[in-house]
Amino acid sequence: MSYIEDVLDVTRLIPKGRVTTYGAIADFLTLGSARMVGWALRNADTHDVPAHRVVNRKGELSGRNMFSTPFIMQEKLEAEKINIKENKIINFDAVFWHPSETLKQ
DNA sequence: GGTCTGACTAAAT
DNA sequence: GATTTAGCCAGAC
Repeated sequence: MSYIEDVLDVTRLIPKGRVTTYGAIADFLTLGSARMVGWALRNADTHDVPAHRVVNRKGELSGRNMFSTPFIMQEKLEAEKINIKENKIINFDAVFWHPSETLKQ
């Protein structure tokens, strides 16, 4: 079980209509760095993971460029009632989700 | 095996 | 308050 799978596993647990950040996942898994999360999520497409629900700490869709098209990420989020403006999540604080909120570690 | 890079972040300028 | 620096650590070369 690599840390990559840990990251992907937590990402799968993100509730529909909610998002989380690289830092939150890194903090929950004590990876040591949010960069590890971003790096791990590169492999999301080969692991059937909703990577579009993971954004940076400002609520920006920083990873949109890694999808087939930069618009996929935004459209997927909007389909979950998450409003996007200029690649940033509106009302980010309201939809933010931290792993401990559900996992209660 | 040293260096560079990266879907990041917090702290220091 | 915008920009830069430093820490993070696993791959690619």
